[in-house]
Amino acid sequence: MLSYTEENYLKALFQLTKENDRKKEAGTNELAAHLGLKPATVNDMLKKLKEKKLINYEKYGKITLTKTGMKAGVEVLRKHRLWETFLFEKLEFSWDEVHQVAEQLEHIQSQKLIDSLDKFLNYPEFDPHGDVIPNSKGEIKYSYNTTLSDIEPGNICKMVAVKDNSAPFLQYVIEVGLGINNEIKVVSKNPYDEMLKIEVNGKTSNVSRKFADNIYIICSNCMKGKSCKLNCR
Amino acid sequence: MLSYTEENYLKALFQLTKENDRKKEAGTNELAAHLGLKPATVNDMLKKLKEKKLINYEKYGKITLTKTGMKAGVEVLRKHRLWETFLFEKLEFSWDEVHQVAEQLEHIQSQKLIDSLDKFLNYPEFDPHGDVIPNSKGEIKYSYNTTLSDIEPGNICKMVAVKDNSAPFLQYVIEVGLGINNEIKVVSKNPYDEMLKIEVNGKTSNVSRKFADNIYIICSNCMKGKSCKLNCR
DNA sequence: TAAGAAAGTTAGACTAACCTAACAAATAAA
DNA sequence: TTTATTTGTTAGGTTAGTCTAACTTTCTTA
Repeated sequence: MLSYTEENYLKALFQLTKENDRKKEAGTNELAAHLGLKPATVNDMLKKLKEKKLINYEKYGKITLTKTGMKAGVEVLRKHRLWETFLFEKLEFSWDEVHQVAEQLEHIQSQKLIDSLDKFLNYPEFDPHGDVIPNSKGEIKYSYNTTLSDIEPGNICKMVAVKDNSAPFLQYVIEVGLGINNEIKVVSKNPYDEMLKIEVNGKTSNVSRKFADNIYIICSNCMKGKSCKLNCR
Repeated sequence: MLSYTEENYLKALFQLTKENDRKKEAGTNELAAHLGLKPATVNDMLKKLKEKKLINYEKYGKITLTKTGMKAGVEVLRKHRLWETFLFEKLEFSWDEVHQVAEQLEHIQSQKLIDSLDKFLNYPEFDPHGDVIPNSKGEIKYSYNTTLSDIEPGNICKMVAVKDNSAPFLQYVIEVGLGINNEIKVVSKNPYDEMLKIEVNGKTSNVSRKFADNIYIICSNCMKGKSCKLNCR
């Protein structure tokens, strides 16, 4: 049985090394930053997780998940996203409120609970942020690779998910008038600081590079089911 | 903010000192037994809870909850019973499965969550075990005082709740054919060991004193809305 | 009312997760 | 290729919550 804390490490590692366009291994500092902990703390836990055969790791080396570790990590992610969907759809939580509570709910231990919840929600494929919910086998059907930053001015795309789930970011997204499945027209890009002028439902906004990096999109080709150079998903 | 552990202590104290027919104060050993911990462990925590002004307690004295402590304790109980109701009604959990999972869910921190859940369940008054769910102000409308042991042979009564929520006990209850709101006829009582012969839906069973002590009932007078000598609720 | 039993307390130890400060290795830049 | 920067590790310390073993107080009962 994994502790609450161990589960968090495995989920974080899964997100850092497996999801979407991420690279395939992680480092101590990176993981510490993701978890909001100090590298020294993380280092201790890495030894423990290695001992338990949940990660592959050598001193001064990079971290990857073992098969067991990956299974555990993806399961926590599945729970997280199912709970987010529950909160959003059944309990009238807003987009930016679900994450914080799901962080707690994802650690409830009961296979029956998560199976029943999945059924109750009618086996949803996406959570309220557009992220793919792993199925009961831990499989993830889609992955996102392209962000708003990758789109050249003059083109249209569609937002499919957000990379950052923090409340401040999500509130910013709402302010711009954006939501899942909304079309975005990239009007222009400032060559100096990469600010983008975008248009959403007739509303024009200027957004930063950092903002654009956190919006997953599919390009106009993908929207029409045509072949895609950007490898959106 | 209270820790998971502190919440458990306060809930236990509430149940031991406030609920139903319980006495008005608790002891260290009693509390330790209820929580499945050693008295020494509980003793440490008592000092901490006193420091935080959640309990009234002097060395070698009895324990009672302060107003703040009681509020916190009853809130945990409310969450527990709302989650039990959710699991039972929406996720098809059985009577004897809900408790273990609700023990975990009761510690999720989110006022909005519990308010929304209450609304989603349409403000239920009773949990699947017949126990009263405290309302959002922490008020408990009913309390149970009479158990099956209090009924004299020849009389009829109605089960309203169970005192013990453990799975083994509940499975035993099911075996006897009992459930909330079922009528029970006490056929006879063995004067030697106080075994009761009871009849439920035409089925006759012999049950122990210990069993009977854990079934809350209302007497035939209460069933008819007449005045009641036993002070059933 | 005095002894034994029950209830409660203290001291000392352990574990899981965290930290800071100092150090070591690996990588990037000059 | 040497130095500076970044990344990672180690040592030592803290806190919360648990334990066992030994002790003290209070209660019960003969």
